[in-house]
Amino acid sequence: MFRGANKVTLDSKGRLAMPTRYRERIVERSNGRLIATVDRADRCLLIYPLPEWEEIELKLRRLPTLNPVARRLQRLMIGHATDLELDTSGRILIPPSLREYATLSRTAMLIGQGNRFELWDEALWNDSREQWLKVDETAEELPPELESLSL
Amino acid sequence: MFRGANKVTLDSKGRLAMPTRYRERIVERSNGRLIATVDRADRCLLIYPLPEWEEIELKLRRLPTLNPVARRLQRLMIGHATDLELDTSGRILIPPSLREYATLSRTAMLIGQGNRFELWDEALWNDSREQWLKVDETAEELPPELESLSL
DNA sequence: CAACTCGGTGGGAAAAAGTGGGAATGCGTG
DNA sequence: CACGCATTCCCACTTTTTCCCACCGAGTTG
Repeated sequence: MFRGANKVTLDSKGRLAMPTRYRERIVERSNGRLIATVDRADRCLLIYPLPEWEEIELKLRRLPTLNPVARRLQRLMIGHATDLELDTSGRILIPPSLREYATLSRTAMLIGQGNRFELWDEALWNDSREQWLKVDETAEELPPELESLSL
Repeated sequence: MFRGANKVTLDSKGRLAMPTRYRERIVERSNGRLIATVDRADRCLLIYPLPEWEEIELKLRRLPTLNPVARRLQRLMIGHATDLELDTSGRILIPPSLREYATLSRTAMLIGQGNRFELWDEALWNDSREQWLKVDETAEELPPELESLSL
């Protein structure tokens, strides 16, 4: 599975070099085929190996079409899903529309999150992280799943 | 299990020599493979043998993705989790991003904490320890789990 | 007391990864 | 049909990372 934070750069053509330690896994899992889409809560992109995405898309499709929240989720996620492929030097090309959505400039952060990656503009990632650290300090109400968590 | 506080040094490349008394145990437990990630409350790093980490990662992954508190925890912990390996002279390489997070300079403290280590900048460790001693003097309210604790 | 061993430290060379750009190909358009 | 724009493919350069070896100092032993 994918973990860890990687500083990456988008070149002038919008290409992004996938860190090599992930490449082999991506190739064997999905033959280098990935799907990028938008995150519903934050201005970042989600990047899935194709088979992972197909499961997610199925789950999304099964949601009740008449529920407005579900509908919105479908439109955002399925509506922005874009096929990407690793080129011969292990890079993927992020299309302009997605680049804009996530306000990606030259330096970005690629964050491993288990079955997917998140791609953030570097500055936004740093700011958001500081926020999360502050919020968690104030020890707000924890959901029951977390109360008993021992790390 | 890991115990004790060790003064360690990071060289100019960010390498850290694991104290020898832990090496054998790390090698037999995880073949020298470790995971470092950030602590969400303090500016220090957590270092787990790989199998220990995998349990934790599983727990984290099972949390509901749509819950913001859970999401933050996943992003911080899985998002920063980095594979480390003992090299031939028993050192691990702490990547720059984690070094920055924990404001690690040349001298650091490696603290055994049972199933993991904590890695602190030496100055920050000393200051924090003084703080904890002061706070505990004021004998604040104890949570119920601690009331019955006998040491 | 010298020599050896072991843990820790530093640095250099080889290998690999990241980066940029140019040529070729394909597509849409005038 | 020809032209221009955009995309893709490929090559080459630069930087980073990794691997390996040598040195230093302290503690131990013959």
